[in-house]
Amino acid sequence: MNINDVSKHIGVSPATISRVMNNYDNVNPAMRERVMAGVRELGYVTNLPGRNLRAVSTKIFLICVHSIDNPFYAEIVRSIEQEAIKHDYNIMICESYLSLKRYRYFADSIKAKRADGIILLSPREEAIEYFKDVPFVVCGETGEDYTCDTVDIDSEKAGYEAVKHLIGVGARKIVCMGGNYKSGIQRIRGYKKALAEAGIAFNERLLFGELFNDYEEGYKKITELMAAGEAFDGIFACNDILATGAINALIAGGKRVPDDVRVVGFDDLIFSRMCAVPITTVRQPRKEMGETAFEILFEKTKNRDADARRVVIGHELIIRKSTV
Amino acid sequence: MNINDVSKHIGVSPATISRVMNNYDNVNPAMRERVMAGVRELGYVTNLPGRNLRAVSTKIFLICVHSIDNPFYAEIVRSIEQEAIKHDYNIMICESYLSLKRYRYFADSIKAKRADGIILLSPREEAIEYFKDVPFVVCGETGEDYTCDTVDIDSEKAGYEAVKHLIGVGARKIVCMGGNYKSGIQRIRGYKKALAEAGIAFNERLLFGELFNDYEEGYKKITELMAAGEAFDGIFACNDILATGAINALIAGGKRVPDDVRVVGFDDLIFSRMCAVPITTVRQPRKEMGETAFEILFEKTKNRDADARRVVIGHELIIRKSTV
DNA sequence: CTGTTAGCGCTTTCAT
DNA sequence: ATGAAAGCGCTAACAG
Repeated sequence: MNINDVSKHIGVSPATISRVMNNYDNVNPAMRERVMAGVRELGYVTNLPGRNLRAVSTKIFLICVHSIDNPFYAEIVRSIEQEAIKHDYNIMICESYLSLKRYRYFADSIKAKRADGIILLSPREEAIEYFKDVPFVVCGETGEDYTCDTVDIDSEKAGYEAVKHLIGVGARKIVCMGGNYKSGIQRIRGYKKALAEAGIAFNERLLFGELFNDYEEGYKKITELMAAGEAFDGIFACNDILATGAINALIAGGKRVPDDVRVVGFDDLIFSRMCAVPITTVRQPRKEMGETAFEILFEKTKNRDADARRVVIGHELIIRKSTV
Repeated sequence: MNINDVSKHIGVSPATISRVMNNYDNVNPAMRERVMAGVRELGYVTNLPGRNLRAVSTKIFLICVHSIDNPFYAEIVRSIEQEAIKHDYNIMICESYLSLKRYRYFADSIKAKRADGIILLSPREEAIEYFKDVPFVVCGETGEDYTCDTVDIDSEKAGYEAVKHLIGVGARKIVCMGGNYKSGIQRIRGYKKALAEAGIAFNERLLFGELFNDYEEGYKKITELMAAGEAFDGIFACNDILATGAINALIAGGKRVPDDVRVVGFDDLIFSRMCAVPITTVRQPRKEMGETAFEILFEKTKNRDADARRVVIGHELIIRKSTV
């Protein structure tokens, strides 16, 4: 079943079928209806490899994430998809699992014309160069030195404000739980800046810079810290999952939140509302980030020589019970 | 940059380039190396529309989910992807957002040869017929009456066992919080069966059959039930998010878990471990479900006339503090 | 083992 | 507004 079959079946040239299938406007309405009727009758669907071999655009963008098990991405993906629909684009999600080989495969998929471009959500920095010849945009985990199109928040500023808030509600000995990924390092920089500004000496024993988004790890580290007899009255966690682990450990250890220890998380994930003590957290405007990323990529495919855009989206501190 | 450019550049026929690019074994090792060198030098990538126009297989499967924000799917997707790698297949994830129009688009994508087949994770029943002419398998949310390839647990049995466990630990007045989707209805059927078997009369005021996976709803319903003065000493929630809402509401209402009220959830999501009281829950073997789904689809693409397989995977009750 | 050739299904000139 | 015909990049069949 191909365009020629339809052509013979209804006695119209393949070119006209093609025009109808692509919604070109230089087709007589009566002819259009006649073609559509035949297409429906035969159940014909345009063969995409055939079309894409000729046509430039696939009307598909890929989104690349580490893994969909990070709930942070779901809303960004959704907002990208919403924008895509408006522009008659479709989205396919690809998981990298942090494998460079897979990043390479996705870059090649664009070069191979499987899709028009790709949005890299919090990509591994080493992988970015693979995409230099294809339309792409990086959303999240960007560095100040990036020269490609980017969308991100100001993580250092966000970390600074979160810790400033902790200090404002009375915390002086503040634990920092972060990751050794780009934004984690930026947030930790903000943490140190806020301490310095308040005249609080940095205590290395309160910094855990190598934790990932792991509930059990957050729980364990705080349990150990209490057991070690290290005094602290505030926690800045670089994400809500760590913060939840910390809070549950505090409660299990007989501490009250926020009376004894104030806690701030990051990302405003559902966990921050589901925690026994709802968590004060930094919200990244995920909807706006996704929309902006789509728009930049869309423009990029129209004009590949456009200057790189570096968009910084404003974040927001959401105050909940864990600090007040 | 196409296969002919490479051909001219290194003075070898396009057919041989093609053979090398596809890892055919009827190529002289020296020739293979010579071609590879030229390909690397030129940065040539096979044009996929061109290849797929001739070749039958895209080596791509789609996975369709409602939305990636449901953490239940992440591990299934991961295990599918792991299997895919073994068979040199690639996966693209598509979100339906429950829109029939989008299901239709995904079915057409297969017909249009964008991909070889599709795994439908917990699809809308009305959408399944769209896929009748393409290789597909349904994983989750299946009905006893389905005649296509399916992979699922026995939800009625799982609900029955969960409630039997509640009764076993002393609960008599058991709330049931479920959804009006297929597996929710099956689990509620299991709930009623367990009550009947224990000689406990079904109390309609304890059944909330229309709740979705919404933390706030779970919290609210239990808060209201306590306010209404309705006595209960057990809760069977059809998923862990509802269970978490319920437990937090109980604690806020001054009840002890499990001493006053025992709670069982469903799915063994991360929430069930992160809750203030770790939750007893029914684990669906997601890894096995994903692997099986891949395997069935893979076989299906090899032999489209094979009989439909209906695989039922065994579940497991994970006992945690919320019931003992 | 390698080359030649035809043609996959579509869209796009170019005619009319 | 419609049709005829060329050709996108690749692989399979055939030849050698």
